[in-house]
Amino acid sequence: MSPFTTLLLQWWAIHQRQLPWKNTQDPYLIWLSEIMLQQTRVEQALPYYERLSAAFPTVKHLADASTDDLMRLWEGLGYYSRARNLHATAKHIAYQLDGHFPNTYQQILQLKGVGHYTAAAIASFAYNLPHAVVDGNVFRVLSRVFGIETPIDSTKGKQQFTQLANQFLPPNRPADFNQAIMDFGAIQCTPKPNCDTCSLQNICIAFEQKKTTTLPIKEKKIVKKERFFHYLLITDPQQQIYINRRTARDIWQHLYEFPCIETNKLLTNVELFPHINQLLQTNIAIENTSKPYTQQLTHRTVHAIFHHITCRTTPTTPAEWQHIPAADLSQYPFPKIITQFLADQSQQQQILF
DNA sequence: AAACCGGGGGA
DNA sequence: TCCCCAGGTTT
Repeated sequence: MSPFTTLLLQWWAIHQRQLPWKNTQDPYLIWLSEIMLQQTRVEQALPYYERLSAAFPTVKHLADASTDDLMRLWEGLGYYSRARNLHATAKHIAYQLDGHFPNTYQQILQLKGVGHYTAAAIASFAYNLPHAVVDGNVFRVLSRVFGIETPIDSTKGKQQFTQLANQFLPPNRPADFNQAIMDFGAIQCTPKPNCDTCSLQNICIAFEQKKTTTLPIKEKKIVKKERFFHYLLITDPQQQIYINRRTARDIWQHLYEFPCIETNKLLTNVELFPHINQLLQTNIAIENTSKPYTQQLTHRTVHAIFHHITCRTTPTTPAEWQHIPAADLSQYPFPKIITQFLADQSQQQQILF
């Protein structure tokens, strides 16, 4: 084994993390954990893993779940297409593959929501197959230890780091190596690295050349755009309220929201008025307007303001709008910005509904 | 290749 | 505020 692999596994023998999905060889539970861990910190995914693995102990339980039940358990974890792909793949495994999880790298890679990282993780952790994982930790560790300045978000960089990771993967211990390099990246070789206590200091090019703060190199920058949502809380004398399921190819797919008017800036009530009248085809009154809420997404800033309105006549509402008792709101999954608003409402005991 | 998809935590 | 996180899919 190379000095790098040897030192890494020695470090890991002392510092490895104990996590619930490391106590199983069940490919279903490993798959479930890996999907939740995509672009998500271990500490954040942990309670979600406990809840989902308890609610759906086998792939068939997950396959037979309702979309709303699954989304409610996923609510707050983000990247909701992961839950959609998870559900579709569970049905595929349970009913097309007769409950048998695929057991080769190429077969695993075919699953929806599974890319090169996740396929390598499942292949190595569940079946001990020799495929190196390449995630954010691996990019960081390899770029620093070997002083590689190829941008990690370029095609060339992905190829180079994948080749390097597989080169150092010991054929007899692929699972240990994969776990070790990710634990090392998460604990020792963090974005702000802990070089003073690092047992790989002597072989690290970035440390020698004082480049630990500049590596790894990324070439693309995120451009943030702003969106403005005006949410309408439309109640009637029966204390019913309209909600709508987001189905478009857009953010928050499969979550619910109140009827929404989106514009290119935040409107005053006077400016918003004609939009509402046109939408509902009736004359309305705006009873109450919330403070503006904002939510930061990775590439969006979402502004939302909530208007409680009453209608002078029965509004014309699209068929897909659901008319539900206000007390049932907690049964539906909502994006963070709406659950925050609802929490504020109940805390202030302002019964808008 | 570039754009898009969330939410939380650290600095 | 900005960056990063056990990335993947779509265009």
